[in-house]
Amino acid sequence: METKAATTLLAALAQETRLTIYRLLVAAGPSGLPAGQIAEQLQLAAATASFHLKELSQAGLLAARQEGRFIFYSANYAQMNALLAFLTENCCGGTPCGSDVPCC
Amino acid sequence: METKAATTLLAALAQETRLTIYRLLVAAGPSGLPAGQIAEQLQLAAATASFHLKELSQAGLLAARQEGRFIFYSANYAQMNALLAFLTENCCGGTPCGSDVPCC
DNA sequence: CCTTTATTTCCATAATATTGGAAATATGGA
DNA sequence: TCCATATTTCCAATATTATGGAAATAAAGG
Repeated sequence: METKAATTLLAALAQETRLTIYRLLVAAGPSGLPAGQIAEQLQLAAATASFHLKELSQAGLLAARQEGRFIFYSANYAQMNALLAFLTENCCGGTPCGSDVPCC
Repeated sequence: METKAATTLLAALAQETRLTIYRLLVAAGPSGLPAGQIAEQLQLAAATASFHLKELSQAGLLAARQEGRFIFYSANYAQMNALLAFLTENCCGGTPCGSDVPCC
């Protein structure tokens, strides 16, 4: 991952509503939840929820699948894991962090 | 950590210049680097670097310490670790993720 | 106290993001 | 085909963020 891609992911999560949506879907597990239920649960206007779901999806943090008239959104765990790896990468220039100075 | 605090951290990192600064300081290790050297290394106007360093510090991601005429900034690893824990917390509603559906 | 160097604050400009109402689109069932 | 429901797109108002020049502050050493 490069810096640009990481900022896209971070920006997607750096917003209270979106972070709440994301965590709701992390907790919901792989099957996810339909857009309407997400909006309802978080008391959001449909347009607002849709806007944030798009942001998260475009960043690759969510997957969307159609099921009947519903669109289910679910968390993409792989993307988050890649982000976490990037954030702690190259800690202390590669020198293993001493146990007296715990780093990453 | 609550959602609000986490968005503050994420917002601080969700900007290319700031993420680059943060990673530079993660790589620099616990001793950190003086503000001027960070600005120079990243080719930033002093005011711009100062603005971003303040954002990161206010979020708690950086520590600042005066040393002579220099102000050394360094990464606060604990804050990042707390963020990582928060992001993966409560995955799949607490149900351990099956090895066939690897989550977090 | 004056000078040099390091950094920050002030400020205005420019760019980007968030919000939700209303209209458009899509899906499935009667 | 027509209707009800689910979701998205369009749009405009509002709010937030980033940038850097210039001036202010701070620290150390003559």
